[in-house]
Amino acid sequence: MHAAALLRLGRAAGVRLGDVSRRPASVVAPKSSTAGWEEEKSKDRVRWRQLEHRGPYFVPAYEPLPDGVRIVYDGKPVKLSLAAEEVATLYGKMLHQEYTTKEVFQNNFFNDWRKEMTEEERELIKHLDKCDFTEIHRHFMDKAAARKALPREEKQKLKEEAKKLQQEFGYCILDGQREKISNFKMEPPGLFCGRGNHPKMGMLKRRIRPEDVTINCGRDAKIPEPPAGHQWKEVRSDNTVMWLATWTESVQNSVKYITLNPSSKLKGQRDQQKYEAARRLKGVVGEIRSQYRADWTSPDVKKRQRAVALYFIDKLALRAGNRKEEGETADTVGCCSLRVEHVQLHAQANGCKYVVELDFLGKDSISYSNRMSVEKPVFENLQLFMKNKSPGDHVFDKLTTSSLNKHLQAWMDGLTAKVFRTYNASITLQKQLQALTHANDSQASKILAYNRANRAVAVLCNHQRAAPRTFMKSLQTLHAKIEAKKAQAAEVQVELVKAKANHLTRGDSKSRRLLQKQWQRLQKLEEQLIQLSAQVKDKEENKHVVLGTSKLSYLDPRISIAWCKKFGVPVEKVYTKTQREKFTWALDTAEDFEF
DNA sequence: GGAAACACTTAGCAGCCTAGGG
DNA sequence: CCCTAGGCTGCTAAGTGTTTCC
Repeated sequence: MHAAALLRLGRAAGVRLGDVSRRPASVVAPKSSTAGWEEEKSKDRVRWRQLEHRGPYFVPAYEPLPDGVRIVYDGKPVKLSLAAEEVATLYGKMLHQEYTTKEVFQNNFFNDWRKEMTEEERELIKHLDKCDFTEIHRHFMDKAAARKALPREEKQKLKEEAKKLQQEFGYCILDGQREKISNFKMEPPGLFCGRGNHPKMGMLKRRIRPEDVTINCGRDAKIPEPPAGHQWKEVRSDNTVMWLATWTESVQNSVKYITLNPSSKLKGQRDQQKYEAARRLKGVVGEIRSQYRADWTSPDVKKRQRAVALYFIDKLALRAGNRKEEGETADTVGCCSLRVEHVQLHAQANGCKYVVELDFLGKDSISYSNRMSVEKPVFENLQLFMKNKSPGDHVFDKLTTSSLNKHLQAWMDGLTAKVFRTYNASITLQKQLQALTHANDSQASKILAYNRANRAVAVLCNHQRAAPRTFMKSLQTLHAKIEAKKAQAAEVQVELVKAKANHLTRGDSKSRRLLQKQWQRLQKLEEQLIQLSAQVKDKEENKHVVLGTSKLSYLDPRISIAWCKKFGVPVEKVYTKTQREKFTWALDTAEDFEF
């Protein structure tokens, strides 16, 4: 009954405006006779009292290709209808990308492209491999090059225009404050590029019209003007949500939103709440750990599965792993969705007992590959969970993320699987900083220590990247530098020996000065060599690791800011401008802050 | 109680921009 | 002063978790 009452209150707070009938009523849920926490709860969900904005910016309409640029089919140039031509350009633009070589991409694209063709076009164009998009590709490459080669003033002008657009559409008024919007431009049409082995890659992502977009704004706000000759799908005033506009994307039928920038007060508050939850977990994590260890030997299989999964989530910072619809997305997993094929058990490996090997594709199809020694009950449980199962079966077949989260919720209000990732990331940073920073070190060494601590977290969270394109080249340059220095050092070494001999025979002050000079030169070179090889090491360690993701989403900024203050490192050395804007709420943290 | 819908956070990468070396 | 490597930002995909529906 409570739940039902809550639902009604929740909906009442989100009033549909329909055709702009506006009563000067409060936006807050109406007072109901059911008193106490229910009302509290519904007030909790109110995110704002005032919201005003210009609506999204729509990208310019399609501009037809000039006459000289054509698609060639089976050796013959073809002039396409506007709709078909537009979709063809989306493919032509991408010709240099690896995607277009993939069969799934090609098939999906061709399928969707044909839907845009006229009857005659469909009759003519039957095979993608007979289509030649090179003229289109060249056209867009030339255009890009031309833009790049524009004189300075012209570029400046374009920049000014972009800025103007940002000023006009890029901000909203939220509760009296002018706040930045993160994505005020509508996504242009394009070919869907999923990550990894995505079954829908190459499908057409349609152009979104104002008629597809729902606007959310304050009841008393001026309703944003749709582009001339158009209308919004709907205008509503729901102050229990944070989005300004929404639409449904055509490939996955997923809902997309226009939302506030992380620098906004509202987003900042939520970020802070997230870290506060992680800090509260710090208080109970000991108990939770004892509990799940005890549960490893429970007679209840469900409990044992939950306890082992939670152990992975805690120890390895795995994601929860919701079940996904098969065939709709790339095949990736998290903890609760691990399958037998992702886990290997070795009773004995490299002198260690009870070794578990995990190998799977996680979020964004990033590979997770880890092997570690676990306690005997974990090992034996896994053996049991996997017994008589096929490779494609779930290891934790009696567990779902929602049952796991329900269990966690009982431990602590607001506790879910992802809080463990935040907690473990932040606590690791704090501990590593403590271990690696020395007050008397140079600023450069302190920053290096910070980056090392940051890297420990990135490795824990498996924040990987493809090696940068320029990686090999820049590493080679660095190695070349080292070789040059080494050669130089060898030369100086020879000089030094000579000088030594010279000084031995002559023994005067001049020859002595000369000897000293050579010796100093050698010292300096050796120091530089040490620096350079440290750089190489740093670079190699960072080859596949991204520090930015954990910094932005998992590390309580108050830890970093307190560290900066304590060791006299300017905050700008750790956070870029945008990052400082995101973490405004934490900038005044005292140096003795403890996570 | 499970699926679908919804809301919001977390994610890697392309390409632009800019600082610092030659 | 120019050029280029690497840092930064914008983009949008892909997760998590809650609410609603059946």
